[in-house]
Amino acid sequence: MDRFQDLCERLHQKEYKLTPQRKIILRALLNGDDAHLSAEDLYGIVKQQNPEIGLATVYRTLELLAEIDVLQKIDFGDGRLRYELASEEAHHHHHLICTRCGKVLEFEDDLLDSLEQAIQCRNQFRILDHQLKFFGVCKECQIE
Amino acid sequence: MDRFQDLCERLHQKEYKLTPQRKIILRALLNGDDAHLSAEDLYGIVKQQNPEIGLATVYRTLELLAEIDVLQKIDFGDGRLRYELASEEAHHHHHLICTRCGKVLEFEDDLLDSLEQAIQCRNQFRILDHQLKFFGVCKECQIE
DNA sequence: TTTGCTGCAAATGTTTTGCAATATC
DNA sequence: GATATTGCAAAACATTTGCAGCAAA
Repeated sequence: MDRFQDLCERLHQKEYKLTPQRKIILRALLNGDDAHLSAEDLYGIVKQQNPEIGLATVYRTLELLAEIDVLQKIDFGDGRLRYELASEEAHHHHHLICTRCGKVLEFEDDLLDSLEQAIQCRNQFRILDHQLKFFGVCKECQIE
Repeated sequence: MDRFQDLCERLHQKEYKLTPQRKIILRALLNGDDAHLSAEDLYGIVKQQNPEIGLATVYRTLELLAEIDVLQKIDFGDGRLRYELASEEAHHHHHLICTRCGKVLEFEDDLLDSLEQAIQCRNQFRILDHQLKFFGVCKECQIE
């Protein structure tokens, strides 16, 4: 099965229209799958295919895709939101952010699930999401 | 020992001048110790004591205090930074954020330290800080 | 044909900055 | 008195919104 068509289908189901702009944005997202793209990043990419496209459309599409859980918003604390494809294996992963060069490593995590359970009970809080970030200095930047 | 004088001393050591504005801001921070104040919040408080004070001064002072580790910046993802006093007991605590009413609960955490160790080794990343946030619906908002 | 979508420009809201006046050390 | 700090206004920046025209269904 094709990932792109799968996503198109998902828009269809939610009664959203499948415009050329949205298609271009979806393809760009699928291409740079490992990147943590900001709206501006994506705008740059997408404009090459269709210079007419507006930045507002990119923002609106990203918002929409996050709404229907195609994308996940991530915030590295650098003043702009970034987006990544929500992986079908609902496995949480988190980020190691180098405060010198801005590089981002990912790591898997299962460990947090039990903590989440405990906190949920103790505080009578219905937890919907969690976010874990480590800040530090990457291997390369330690040398310099 | 007085916490306020301790902080004044700390500014002194770093060769920063002890202006009336900075004193007022420090006192306001010490007063509302449990709150997670944004720059604008603090500006509102501080203006009552000295209506002359400028918002830019508040921003500059908060930045300065975060720089010398008196304050910790926190980001609840609501589009503004917040600040809290970095507690002397270097105990990490984290936040439960209600996505409906914005309420914030705190919880202690030791559990993450071992995870931090493991990740540090595995990725050869020198970890300086971590940040854990849970998003969900608080007890009160679940009822409504 | 209807309704949702787009591009543009203007508005928003937070934070930063330039600068001349001022206050601390 | 030298230099850091202030207040103000303007700038910067990411993001959102109003709206008239356009396009997907």
